[in-house]
Amino acid sequence: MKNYDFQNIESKWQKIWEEQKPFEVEISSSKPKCYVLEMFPYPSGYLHMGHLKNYTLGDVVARYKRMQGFNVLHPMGFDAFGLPAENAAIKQNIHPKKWTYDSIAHIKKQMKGVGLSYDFRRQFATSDPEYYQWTQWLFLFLYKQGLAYQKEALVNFCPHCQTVLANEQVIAGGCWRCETKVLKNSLKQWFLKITAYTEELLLELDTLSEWPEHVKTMQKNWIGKSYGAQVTFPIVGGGEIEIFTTRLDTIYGATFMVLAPEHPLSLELPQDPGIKEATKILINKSLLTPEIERSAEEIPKEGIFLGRHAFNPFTCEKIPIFVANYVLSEYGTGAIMAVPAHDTRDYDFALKFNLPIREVVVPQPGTHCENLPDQTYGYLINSGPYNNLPSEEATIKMAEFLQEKLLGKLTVRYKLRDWLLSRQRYWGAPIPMIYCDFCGVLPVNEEDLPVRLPEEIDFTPRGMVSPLATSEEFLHTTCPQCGGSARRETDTMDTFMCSSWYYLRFASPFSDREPFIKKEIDYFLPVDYYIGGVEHAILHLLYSRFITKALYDSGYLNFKEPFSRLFTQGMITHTACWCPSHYWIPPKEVKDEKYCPKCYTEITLSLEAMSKSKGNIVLPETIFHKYGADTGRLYVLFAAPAEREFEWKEESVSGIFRFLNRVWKLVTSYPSLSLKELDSHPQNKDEETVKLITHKTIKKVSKDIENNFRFNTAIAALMEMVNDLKAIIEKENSLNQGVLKEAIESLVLLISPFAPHLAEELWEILGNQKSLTFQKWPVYQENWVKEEMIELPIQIDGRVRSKLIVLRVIEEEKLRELVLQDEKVLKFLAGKKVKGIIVVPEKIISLHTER
RNA sequence: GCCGGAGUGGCGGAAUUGGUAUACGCGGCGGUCUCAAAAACCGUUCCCGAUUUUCGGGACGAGGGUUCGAGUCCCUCCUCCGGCACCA
Repeated sequence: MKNYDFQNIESKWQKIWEEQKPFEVEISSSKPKCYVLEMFPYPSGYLHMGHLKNYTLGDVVARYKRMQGFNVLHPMGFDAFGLPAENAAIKQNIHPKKWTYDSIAHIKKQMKGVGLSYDFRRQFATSDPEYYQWTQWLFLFLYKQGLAYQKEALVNFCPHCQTVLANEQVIAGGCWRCETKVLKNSLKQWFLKITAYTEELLLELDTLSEWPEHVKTMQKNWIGKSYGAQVTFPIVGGGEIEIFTTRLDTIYGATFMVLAPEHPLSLELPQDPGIKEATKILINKSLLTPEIERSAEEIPKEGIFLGRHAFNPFTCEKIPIFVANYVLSEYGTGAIMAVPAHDTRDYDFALKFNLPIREVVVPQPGTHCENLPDQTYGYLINSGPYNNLPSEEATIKMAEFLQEKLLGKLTVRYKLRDWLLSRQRYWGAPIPMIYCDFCGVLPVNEEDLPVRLPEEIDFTPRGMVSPLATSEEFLHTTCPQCGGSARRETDTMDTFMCSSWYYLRFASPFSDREPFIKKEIDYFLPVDYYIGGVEHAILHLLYSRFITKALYDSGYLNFKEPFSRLFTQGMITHTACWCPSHYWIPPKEVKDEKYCPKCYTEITLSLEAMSKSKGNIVLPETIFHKYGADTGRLYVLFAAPAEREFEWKEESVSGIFRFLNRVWKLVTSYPSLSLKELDSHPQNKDEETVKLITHKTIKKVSKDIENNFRFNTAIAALMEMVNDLKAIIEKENSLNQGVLKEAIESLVLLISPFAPHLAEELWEILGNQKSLTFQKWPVYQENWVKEEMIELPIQIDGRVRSKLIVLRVIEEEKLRELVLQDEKVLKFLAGKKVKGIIVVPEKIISLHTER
């Protein structure tokens, strides 16, 4: 038989799949469905190693489920709107559309080269007008539900480039292109009211039993629910300040108050013109502080006493009111009561401004805190009628008091904020709204969708306006209500909007009358397996859950959670080389592993996620050319558990290649074996062993695929099977062909989700006519999984001292007898008294002696 | 600081969930083939000690506990990685 010629085999089967279209699906009432989805890529040029891993994971599941008789929906598309296309347009003078669709064509070709079993008819890019028409529809739907609204908000603005920047374009407080300090400017923008679903988004996380715990935790933290109280502090001389606190029990220790710079009262309260001026300066300064700097470590606390006081509603003391940079306007009410004894931030501030620090909670009644500030709960002191009460009880009683006096109540706050949707960008889906001078803000009529993105457009940045505003043709329209002249909204949507519903469209991609056909959605959704990187643990997944819930509430969907099972795969890392003067150097250019090839200074080596900027990318093609796609697929699965990150090492690939060659040689030495009618019942010991190996491997591989993507151990089991089979065949060459047939066929079927090209070819060589895509997945028989004779270890005082080969099913009495006759056991027991013998059937025998 | 996750040979990693620690692969070493090398194949490989085909001892980040028995459960500590972070 000829050698394993992966090149011909792979192109042969890719062509057959292309022609016979076995991966295309339709809804079916007779077959159970399974929806396997990998997070679709942003098409930035080419497929990289991370994609290969992501899509191979999904493909193994899809192929496995198909063989299990499921009607598998396995689609793929492109998250095609976004910044890199525009950057390319500016830098290389290519139209974003051309750049994007060229990328898509290239990546699609690469996907086919990997042998991924997608239903490519369903493919779309979010930048297709046929798709974004419905993204716009979704926006209008949300608008009509009262879930989309406009509000003034701050945007990042680079005064040098005269353009609005996305958050990720702001690097260390400066513009990514010219490093000019970024300013914050206020603009009227569209928001989606995700906060209307806060409680549901939080609660229903608990129903997602098949999601990784850490992803759910991250979402919980992001939503950030905290229980506390809102309290009104009357201002001396009129007015009031409302605050939120999670530590109502410490209110007797509130010795001052602090407003966020953005708080409306910050400028209203000061009466002294000097203070007012100083306050203005502080406010401006904090507005100009970029968010990154603001959150980078602790910035020094700055504040100004406003010259006014408030009453502490419990102590009735007059306490001073400050404005300070450490209070956030977006959280709570943007104002706090400061309890320096029990809060580190307030403590620092109090020290700086020499304010009183009063201890009000102690660990035990009659004691004192060892160190202030102390944030732990305990028992109250210095708190009037609440003294000696534990924190929890005091909180309840204090809340009752507040409610009586109408000064506050227990309440709940969240960190989650509404989703800022507007982007002052070109390459995105236009927000379908119209401004009419007479009728106001109006939605585009549904039948006028899509609002098309104009292609002839000047990209030169022009300040605070979106590039779309420069297109006269786009900008001017007629009012859908009065028919007079009107202007279009020129902002585009955040691309997360495009990806927040694409999994729905995949199940029903052909309708041009509605976003999706309900019957098809009802059949295929929710997604059974959703696979992608952890980097989307919060935003994409939270947005998708929100959109699903909104559609559910209006009857478009019959499920509340879009992704039943989520799997987050680990990154692939590779050595990266850092030179202080030449930054990242591609590892290939570093010859002696120590010095920069340009300046010969010493370089720093580290493991980094493969990325263009770090120059440590290895393209999947490098494996494909040398070893083939099947080897590449197995390698990324075998290197480490799928959820863990692993370091790319070229050497390890050859081990996989050798294995596939062994499989090739083994199977091809039995051509046409499938054509023979043979009895697979074993006649002797060796044949029994073959039978056992076969059924054990079927069990192991099936379980490993089913349970948590344990593909590395599944492949190891297949390697073991091949090694063991080879050893037996070499030892005994007159094995019953029937037993062999079962083993060899099982091997080919078991390996097929991992190495589909090789498996198809071998299946054909074995004499089968039909592709194994829909071949039945092998089923193990329990009685062939366990050996008749087993080796039982014997422990004496916790150490293995001997082994016994016995029947698996054996009476305990008989075992005890055998143990006490064992030579080695007797040797170790010499001079000792046996205190007890524990027999664990089929596992171990444990003796312990008197000590 | 808070919340997650992980520490097992030279390396990536296994361990039926409390029952023979190191499966499988890489790398190393030895061999076969070859003029030679590569590839391929075969053997070997946790560490230490000896009386060296055998035997004894030690090892799962460190220490302690529960147990006949702990990589696995409990407590204390150390290290690394990830997320969040002036969230009141």
